[in-house]
Amino acid sequence: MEYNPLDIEKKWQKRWEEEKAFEPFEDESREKKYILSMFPYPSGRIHMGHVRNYSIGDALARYYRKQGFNVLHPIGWDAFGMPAENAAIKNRLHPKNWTYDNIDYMRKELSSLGLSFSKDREFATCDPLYTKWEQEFIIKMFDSGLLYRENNSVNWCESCHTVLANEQVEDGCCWRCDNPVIQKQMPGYYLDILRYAEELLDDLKLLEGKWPHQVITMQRNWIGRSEGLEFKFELSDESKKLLDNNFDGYEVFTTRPDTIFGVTYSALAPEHKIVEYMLENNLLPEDTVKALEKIRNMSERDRAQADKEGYPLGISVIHPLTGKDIPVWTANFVLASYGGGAVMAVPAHDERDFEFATKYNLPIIRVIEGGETLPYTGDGKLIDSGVFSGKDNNQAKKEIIAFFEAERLGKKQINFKLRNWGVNRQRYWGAPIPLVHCPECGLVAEKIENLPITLPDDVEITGEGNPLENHPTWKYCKCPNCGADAIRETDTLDTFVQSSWYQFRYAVNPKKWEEIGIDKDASKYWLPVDQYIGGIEHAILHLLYARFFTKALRDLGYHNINEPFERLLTQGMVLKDGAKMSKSKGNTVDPDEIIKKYGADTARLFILFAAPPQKELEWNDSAVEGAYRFLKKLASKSEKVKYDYLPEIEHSSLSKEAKEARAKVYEALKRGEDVYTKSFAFNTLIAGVMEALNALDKQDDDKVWSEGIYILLHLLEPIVPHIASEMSDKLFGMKNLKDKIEIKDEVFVKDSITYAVSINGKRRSEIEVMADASKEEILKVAKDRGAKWLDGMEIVKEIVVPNKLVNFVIKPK
RNA sequence: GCGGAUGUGGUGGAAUUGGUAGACACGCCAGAUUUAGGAUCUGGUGCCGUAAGGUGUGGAGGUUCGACUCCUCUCAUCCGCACCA
Repeated sequence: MEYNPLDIEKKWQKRWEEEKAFEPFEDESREKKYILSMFPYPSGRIHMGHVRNYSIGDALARYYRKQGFNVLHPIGWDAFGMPAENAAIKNRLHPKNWTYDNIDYMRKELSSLGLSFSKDREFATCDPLYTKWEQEFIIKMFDSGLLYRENNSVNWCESCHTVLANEQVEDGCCWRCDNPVIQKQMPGYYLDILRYAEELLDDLKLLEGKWPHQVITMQRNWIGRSEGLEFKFELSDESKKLLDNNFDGYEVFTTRPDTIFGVTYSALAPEHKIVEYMLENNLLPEDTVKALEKIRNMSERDRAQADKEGYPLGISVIHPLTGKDIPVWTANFVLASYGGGAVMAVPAHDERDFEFATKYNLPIIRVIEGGETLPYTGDGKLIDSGVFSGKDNNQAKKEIIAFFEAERLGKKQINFKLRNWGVNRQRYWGAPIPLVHCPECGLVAEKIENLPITLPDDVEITGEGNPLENHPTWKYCKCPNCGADAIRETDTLDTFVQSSWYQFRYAVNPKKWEEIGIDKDASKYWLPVDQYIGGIEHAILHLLYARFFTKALRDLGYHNINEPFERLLTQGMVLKDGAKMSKSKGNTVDPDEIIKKYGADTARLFILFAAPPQKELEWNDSAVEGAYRFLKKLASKSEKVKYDYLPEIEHSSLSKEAKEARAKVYEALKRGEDVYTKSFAFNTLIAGVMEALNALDKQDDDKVWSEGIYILLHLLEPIVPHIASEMSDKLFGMKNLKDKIEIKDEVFVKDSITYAVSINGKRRSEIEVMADASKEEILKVAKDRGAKWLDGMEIVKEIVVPNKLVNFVIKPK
């Protein structure tokens, strides 16, 4: 067969399209597999990362479909977001047109790869129908208190003109545009993800062994649970007076209550309400005021890099156990947003406190034994700690917490690094937040029957200000509650909200899309996603949000699923010349051009062959040629096939080469199952197929050839579906793609076995013995062969590893 | 600093439970074919050595008859977090 990839691929893609070959069955009695590659942002063109992502997913989907599973393998578009607005500013295109045009183009590109998606279930997250259901969830979340509005210090991207969630700040910069993020005080909408912090952390255990270890670790660290003591520092009488009796103390949190006798000062964040009060009421020296203003204008990141700096506030608190006076400082290293924005400081046993105390000559009191120098943060016995002296510090932790609880001085407390998810964005191209500001009723949810609240089309997008805010009429509405003139919320939702529940939307039968957002029964059948495939860059962001949303929607009664993604595969990046492909570096390879030149099958084969999916993949033009060459060779072997079915073969009568070829073919078949279901090491499967083809080429038995090609095409179909379908159709009437193929163990039985002969563990030679040879016979042959090395030596030990090798341990006589 | 991962030929990468290191492919070399180039085919290809042989999985030790694989230490690279009290 002549290999004409373009003709073949067009032909099969058309056929698949006409036959609607990849729609799941409406038959829930069948065993299901839900295979999902992360959906793309419709940026305009696909890139090699997409090709890799969808090639992996498609191979799995096709494999399971062939094994008789009911497979859901959908595609959609993560279609809201900044780039559409940037394009609007730059090229005067409407975000909606830009987005849908891009989707049309990319859809074509993806189909040219021959991906087996369910077309009926495709949607874009900017479709009003998708927005409608999302707004319903948001209203339910608002009603249940999970969504709330609060004035807070937020991350603000100067370039995107919008706030960002904590997870979306990378290295102090915006995750999308890489510009610096500043802190700004403003009202925002928050999803109370902390309500689920404990569950999100605990359930990571369920994912152990199914998700990459490092993703689990990253999530665990991000959630950042810590246990400790929260207690109140009572202000001294003088200090209370100084603060006009507006405060009687403040809460601090510590994970080291065992060191509490070593407290020599306490420090407040520059944003702490006491500091705030002192600033407003001119209770601080002028230098301090100026310095604090400077610090308060710094971002968290800049502060983290700055040297420790602080100022005494001229007030003091009472140590709850010793009754001593403790001076209170304000310091740049105390975070306002964690643990109440205040700390007790134990310089002897905390590096930060030590550094600060040293700088400002504050006293340092050791209360734990151990370590040669201070600060010492390890374990040890308590000293100078009142009744707790002499105790082991871990025991003392518990006892001191118990003591505080008994005396009602404080309580055991669990804190998280995780912050609530800020979900509003001051942008146009997003899902409107379905809430209304009423002068009478306050913040009110839209009526469900009014959903979706859609975006106005007639907007001017300039990049300045919030386009919805600036729209002449859109925001004016009636209060859904009292009917008074009211104003719509003009912020839109973070795009990560859309991608947090799309896995449930695909499970809804499209016939029901108008009636329901999430289908409880369908979710029960299809969810969780059996295999999720995507980039490691979403280890925290999307994967944490989607887990949270799954739990939140479960509790709102939409479904009964606890975790959305059963197994996760994080693919490595596609590199060129050792660097990530990017336009700015000019090292991109355009998938379209590769497909045009070699066909989709070559692209898919190369990308799965060049590296295991988890690893980075270095693009290599000549290796792509190699993949193409293999397919050409495969096609040319059509002529060797003389039987259009799996012929009966009398194995024992075959030549040595033919036996070898069969063994290789069945070895590949055996490996296939492991690769497709567990290891995903497609590279080794492909190598096995190549080996088998090479072995077939060394013999000329018609039956062995027919059987070999029959099986190899079966194995290759998920990877190179076009050529595999074409050849299978021509040669076998597709029979080889329909059923499982039984492994015939007899082909692995060999009449003779090659043993390596090693001396002192070093391979010296090899021997061939009959398969039924006894240990003694093997040793005899091995000794003859190894005579050269054994001569004049004493054999100390003889080891025979069945089917592998013989080892002689020798020493001079 | 803390946490995680990875180190195997010129390159991408293989090596069930410890059992013939370098499968498969790229590249390279030689040959065949060709007017030539390209394409294709055949053979070779870890390193040193003409060879015998030696040596070899980042490095140093250890366990073992036998270590890419297990243990200890160490170096390098990459990624994530980064004052979370």
